[in-house]
Amino acid sequence: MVAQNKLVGLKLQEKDARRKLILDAAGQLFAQKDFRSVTVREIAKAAGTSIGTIYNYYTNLTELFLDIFLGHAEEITRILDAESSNGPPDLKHLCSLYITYLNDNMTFYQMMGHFMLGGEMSAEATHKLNKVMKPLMDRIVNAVEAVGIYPDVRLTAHTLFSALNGIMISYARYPGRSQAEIRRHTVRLAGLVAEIFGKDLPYYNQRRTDFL
Amino acid sequence: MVAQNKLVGLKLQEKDARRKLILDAAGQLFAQKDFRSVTVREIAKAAGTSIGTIYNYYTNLTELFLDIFLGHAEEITRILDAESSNGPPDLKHLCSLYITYLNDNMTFYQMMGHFMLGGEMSAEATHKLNKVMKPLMDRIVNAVEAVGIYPDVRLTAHTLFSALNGIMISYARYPGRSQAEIRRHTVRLAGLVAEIFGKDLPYYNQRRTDFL
DNA sequence: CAAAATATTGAACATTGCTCAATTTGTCAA
DNA sequence: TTGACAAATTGAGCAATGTTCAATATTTTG
Repeated sequence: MVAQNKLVGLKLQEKDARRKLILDAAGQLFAQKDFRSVTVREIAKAAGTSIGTIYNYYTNLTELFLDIFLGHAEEITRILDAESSNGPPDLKHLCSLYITYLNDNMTFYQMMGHFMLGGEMSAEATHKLNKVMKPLMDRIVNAVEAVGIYPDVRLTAHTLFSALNGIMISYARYPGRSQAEIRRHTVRLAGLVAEIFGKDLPYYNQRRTDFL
Repeated sequence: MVAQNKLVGLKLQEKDARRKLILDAAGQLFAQKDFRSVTVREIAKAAGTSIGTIYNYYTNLTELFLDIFLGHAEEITRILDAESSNGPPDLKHLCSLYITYLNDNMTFYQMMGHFMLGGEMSAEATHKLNKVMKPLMDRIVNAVEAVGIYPDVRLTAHTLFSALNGIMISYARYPGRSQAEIRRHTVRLAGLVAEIFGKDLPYYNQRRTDFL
């Protein structure tokens, strides 16, 4: 009975290991170019398996995309946690970390757009997505709460999240700009978002003295 | 000579008329479902022409998408102008108008995401896009300027634009939510964005009295 | 070790964006 | 009106895509 369970466990582990092999191969390909232009045949070749095997582990490519996306969401959540050993990170820090992560992992924000925009997603996929996005949102909620001036903290956190994603959507891959320029501009905008949402607002503090 | 020019002019007009026929047919299809799932064959059938003819007017589907997108951008710019007969519209009004337009024209924000995310765009396409997006951004700049508290008005306008787009990217088609719920939520977030970016901030004015 | 269960494979299929030779339509001087 | 030239239209055909599934290979089990 125990041996049986062990074997089952091992088999599951093996199966997971092979899934991870495919996942990693796909992730590397996505990091190299627009994930939407990566084909099943490419992934199969990179993972050293066949087309059919991939469909043995994922019912379709969307499921594979989702798995990669969830991995990223968990990673950025971990990063935020690592930086908040003593209390929640301040807004400026959080915004900077998030936008930097997006710059370094274009696939993540590309997929965010892909899922939010197109979205033929199964109920199960939706559930998995919500389960992983909630912890991320919780970190943002904490940072917003720490500002201590918003009545509806969760709603404000949603707004902040939107603003940060919007920065990337609006300016990443902005035609004709280099990657370095995009990084500089988006980081700058993220800083401005942090200032506007945070309570220590130089702009607001100068109110009516500089301009009116 | 004159007659010749007239005829040429007429022919150009006719050609434009046929292009518009295709454009409108495509636009209607895009409004019915995710534009990425609309095929050339469908468009041809809807426009009452053949596949080949479509490629006679647009070198590829991306060009057609872009043309639709530009039409929307011009439309929302016109809407903003119509509402600002006496001075630039206040931030709250502008945010509400923009987010409402996005809710009513999913294709527009879908394509925004599509172009910004994927972006294999020709130099000419990029130029056309910039030319149409600038006037829209100018309206936002005006509204931000009217607030009168930001040193870098253009940068702040970019941030506001990002925030508004981010709202839709993050919550439009949010899985499991009805269209009405999404509209309510996004309009609410847009209102919050307006309050945060605007100078009449009830939240900020209550600072330190309610929470600390 | 054979049989039964499970996993892997890639040829085959339907569908896609796009091309281009053939055909239709339009133009205009004679 | 005619007929020759130009321009626009057409859709069968091509290469590439995501996905399926019968055949094959591997692993597990009694």
